Amino acid sequence: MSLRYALLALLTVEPMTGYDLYKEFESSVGHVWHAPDSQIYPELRRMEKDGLLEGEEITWGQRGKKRQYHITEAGVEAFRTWMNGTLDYARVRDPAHLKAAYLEWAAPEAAREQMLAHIRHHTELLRQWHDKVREIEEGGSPMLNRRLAKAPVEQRRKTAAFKKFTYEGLIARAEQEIAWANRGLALIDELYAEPETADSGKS
Amino acid sequence: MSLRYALLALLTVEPMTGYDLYKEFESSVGHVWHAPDSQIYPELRRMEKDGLLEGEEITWGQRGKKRQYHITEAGVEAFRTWMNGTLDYARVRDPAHLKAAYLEWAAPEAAREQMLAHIRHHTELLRQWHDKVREIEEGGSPMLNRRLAKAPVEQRRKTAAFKKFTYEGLIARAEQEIAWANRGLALIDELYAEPETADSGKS
DNA sequence: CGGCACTACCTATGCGCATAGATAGATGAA
DNA sequence: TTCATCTATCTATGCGCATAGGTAGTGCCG
Repeated sequence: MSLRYALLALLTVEPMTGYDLYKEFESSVGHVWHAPDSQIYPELRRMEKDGLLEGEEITWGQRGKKRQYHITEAGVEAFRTWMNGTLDYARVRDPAHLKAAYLEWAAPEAAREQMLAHIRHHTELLRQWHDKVREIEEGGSPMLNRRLAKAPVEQRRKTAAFKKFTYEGLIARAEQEIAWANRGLALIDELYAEPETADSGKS
Repeated sequence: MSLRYALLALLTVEPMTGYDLYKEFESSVGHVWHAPDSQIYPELRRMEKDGLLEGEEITWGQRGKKRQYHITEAGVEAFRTWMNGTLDYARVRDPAHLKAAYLEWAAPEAAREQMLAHIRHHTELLRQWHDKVREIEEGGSPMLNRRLAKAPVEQRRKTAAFKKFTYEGLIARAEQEIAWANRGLALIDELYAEPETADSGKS
């Protein structure tokens, strides 16, 4: 049910079309929440029906049309309520750690490859998030700039600070995952090392 | 689709009933993968149909019956194949970080409460995982002991090591989340601090 | 012996999301 | 002017899972 609030968050800045929002989900917000267009368009219609948004037909070119949504007072209120409420945490369901727990079933090279894939995946995320933090620091994020421009002066520091805080958390997490996978590689090397001296210490 | 492999992992040790497996999902494996019984029972039937398991009616008391499943060769093969294959990582979808990114919309006390809830949640996980690691080190995990008893001698060190490695990763992750939330608390304090001296440094 | 917790299994509904399409107009480069 | 690419929206199917029930036998305590 977070999709709804991710959409509201974006629409607090300015009116947008479903396609605009979809594009944001492919880049900025997409770093914390992803959604395909096939989920976004119906949700926008539901949100309009629920009075959180209002849509408006915009002409586009000669014959083209698009539907631009702007947030209503009720929408702002719903978003604020969600922001002030508490989250319930989902039960753990983690394929990477599930596999790690039974890694003795994998061939040594396959086990190593799991760890390398884990590192590759999180290194790529890390790269994107670092870019994002740099963008925030340099003031080069269009969406954030529009948000800041619209916000009251005393709010701006907070807005930028919380964004940076968020990405720094994601970065720390990714770094942790990489460190873990590296420990995994070392462990695999150790466990599958050729025993040079044949003193299999039977305690 | 990981549920299937979590079930296979457990059934490599010994035959179990749906209820046995459900109990394991409430305790041991539940730390990396959770599933309700309403998902387990149908999946077991599908797995039997797919030839990965074979079920057997067991009498229980006077009139009682239960169905015990044991893994087939095909099941072992399927599990091994999964273990040797690669995982595809799901797109990021993280409610806690989504909220964190817009924390300026929350009241200061609510923002603080989010961070405290994050800390509480991960502290609780941490407690469970620490218990689990201690259990592994002390050899007090019945399921793991049966697994070790069944495994060839040269495998045992690996089995225990990968389990410990898994939990240590989860522990490091939880510690990271707690550290992040603590930085969040500090940030909130800083941003909402009463400006004692009114020198609002306008650069 | 009655009651209650536990074991054991099952069903139904609905949501969120992935995946894979389809349609149609706009825009710009070759 | 054609053709690819982008903008814009929509539909359909199916899986995984949450949630919330239901039934029936077992075992033990008081």
